[in-house]
Amino acid sequence: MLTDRQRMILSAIIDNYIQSAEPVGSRTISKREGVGFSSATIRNEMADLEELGYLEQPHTSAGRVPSTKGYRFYVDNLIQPRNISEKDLFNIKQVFADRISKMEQAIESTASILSQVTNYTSIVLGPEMFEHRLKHIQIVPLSESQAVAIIVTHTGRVENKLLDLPVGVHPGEIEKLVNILNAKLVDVPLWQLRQRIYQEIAGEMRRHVEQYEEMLHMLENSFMTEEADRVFLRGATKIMNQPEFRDVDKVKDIMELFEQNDQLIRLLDSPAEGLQVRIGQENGLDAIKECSIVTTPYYIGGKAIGVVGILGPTRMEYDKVISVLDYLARGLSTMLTNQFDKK
Amino acid sequence: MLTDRQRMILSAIIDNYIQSAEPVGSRTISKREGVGFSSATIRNEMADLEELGYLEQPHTSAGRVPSTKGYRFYVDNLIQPRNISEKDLFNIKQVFADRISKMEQAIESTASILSQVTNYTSIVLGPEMFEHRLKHIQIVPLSESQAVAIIVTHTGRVENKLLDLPVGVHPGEIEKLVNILNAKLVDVPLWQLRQRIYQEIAGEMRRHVEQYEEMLHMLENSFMTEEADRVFLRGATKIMNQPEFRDVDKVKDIMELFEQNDQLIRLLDSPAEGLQVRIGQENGLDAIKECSIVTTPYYIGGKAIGVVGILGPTRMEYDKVISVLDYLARGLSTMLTNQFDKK
DNA sequence: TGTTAGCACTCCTGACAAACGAGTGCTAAA
DNA sequence: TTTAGCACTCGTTTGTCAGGAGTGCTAACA
Repeated sequence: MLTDRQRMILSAIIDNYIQSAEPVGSRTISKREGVGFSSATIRNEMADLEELGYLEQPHTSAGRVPSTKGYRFYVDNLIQPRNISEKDLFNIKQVFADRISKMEQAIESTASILSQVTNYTSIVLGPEMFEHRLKHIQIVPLSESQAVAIIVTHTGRVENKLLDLPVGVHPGEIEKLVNILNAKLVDVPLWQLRQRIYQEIAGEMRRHVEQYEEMLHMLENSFMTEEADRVFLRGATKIMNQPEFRDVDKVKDIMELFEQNDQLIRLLDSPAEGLQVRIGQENGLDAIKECSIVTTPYYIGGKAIGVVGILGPTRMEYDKVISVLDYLARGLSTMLTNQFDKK
Repeated sequence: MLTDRQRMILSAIIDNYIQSAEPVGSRTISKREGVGFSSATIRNEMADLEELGYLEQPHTSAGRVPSTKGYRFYVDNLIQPRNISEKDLFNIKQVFADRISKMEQAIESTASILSQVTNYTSIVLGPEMFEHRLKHIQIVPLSESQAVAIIVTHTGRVENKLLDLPVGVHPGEIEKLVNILNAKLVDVPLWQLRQRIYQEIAGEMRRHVEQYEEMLHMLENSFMTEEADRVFLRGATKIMNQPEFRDVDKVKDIMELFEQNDQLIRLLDSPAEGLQVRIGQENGLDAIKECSIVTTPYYIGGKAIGVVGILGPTRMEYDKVISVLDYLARGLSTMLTNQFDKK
């Protein structure tokens, strides 16, 4: 659909704009190395590209700026993967070199290095709690009527939840309950817990534990975990380095978005597979209509369990971000698989 | 030192400036209700107040703006406590009406309501982990070489830490250790744990537990907890509503400060007692040299365990903030004392 | 037929001046 | 001691103008 020359020019314009943040004129492109055409020729092509919707003109006598469609085409067809710089590579490898034993720590470090290397905001989504497998459960009474349920997963994650104890329950009963649970439910993924309890444990409990109905009810609660702390956000202020975000109102909208974990989860947790780039309004959120988001899932043993992502201006260094993101997601996947995949 | 009239005028100027964010002229004050003097008189007084250092003039033909010294005097001498509005009072009471059983939740809610009611950023410092008393300790092995130590406190807080197990330790030994600890150390404040272990437990351990030296060493680690998650920050973006923070560079510095929990802790964790106001440069941090911080401690059973604070522009509604902060800190103290004070 | 030089045109930007007005300090009179 | 009056200051707004970056179009060239 686009001629080779148009692709070349579009690519040059976007490269230039990403670098300068200023509308790009025909002369600038004409003078670029490897472009053997006069500014007039470029001008004609630019007019065509604008007509086709790949470029926009802020005003008559300004240069051109890529449109969403332009970026889309650039990302889908024109980008070539960029090698990660020695320095960045070194820093990234550093993260994976440390022996990290808790999954959360690994994810957190990933988020940090990602933001540090790209100079954009990183958002990383940890695995849904439900995917973890039970390692140990414990119920610690705090008072007559309350207790904390503690769930340790095979990933080293510790989740806790406050419970209301059934009236008049005896501590011994709780202990019995916990013993049964630990004996029967180790290595069961959390999402199966409820089901397994009713199928396999209920019978046994009825025999051994008083007030087992109430206890069961209480337990269900403790398996409902917060989604909120799955999100790791790093470098939130980085967007303020961008010249197109010198406006406090824009920044405010974005920072307010960052305060809402549920929104961030929605933003990353897309059904699609593989590396994804969402440009400008494609995100659907008004606050980030001038931002792009690049995401890619990471895996344990072939199963996608979370998402790493970068949020930056639409005028983002897509080639670098994509390379780094891809590399990091692979590294993280390998590491987590080695550490946590069921043997 | 200042005449009554000067105090009145200073107060009027600051009130006005807080409300309008614009330099205040003599005419404006002269026209205020209850001020029976002409603008010329006010002008003379203003010149005096400027000479004394309470006011500043952005430029010759502008009105006056309070200096740090001016605010200081205002806060220390001129403010009268303002009644909290019905609506705010209702909202605040709502928070304490909910039965909140985890201390952290209570503190978090306090931070939220504080920011919501004042429209400034709230920063709340939870109790040092060391102040909590041990309710239960548990060590859950994750693998041959690693385990998670879990500490539950009487406040319902659950802290966990990854441990490296001594080589070749037997699970039974760990169990023995945990049993001894739970038998001996319940209700001991965390800061005493180390000491008590060496004094009281070491002997018993030597008798019953193999590799007790290594185990002890490992344990010490688990009593070192993160300070970072003591801080609750709410309404970070509120500062961007202020006209004097329409500048992205200022905002960026502040938001970057907000990302550093250790700095926030340092900011709140002052040795002084009671309600404190630090104005502008008094905070010592460049990022918030145009901000003020109002803090006050809260208590359990008469002992200060944390700090609630508000960060806003120097041009802050001190009277309202002070009233609300005081009220909330009292409420929180009462609530926590009822809930968690050792009987 | 594709390319390019040339040129008129558009429109943003920055500089400068003028008008405006908010506020001041000072003086003199009440 | 207070205040009316007034000249003065200085930041802000408005308007004008020149400069320049960039465009689209046309005509000539290879």
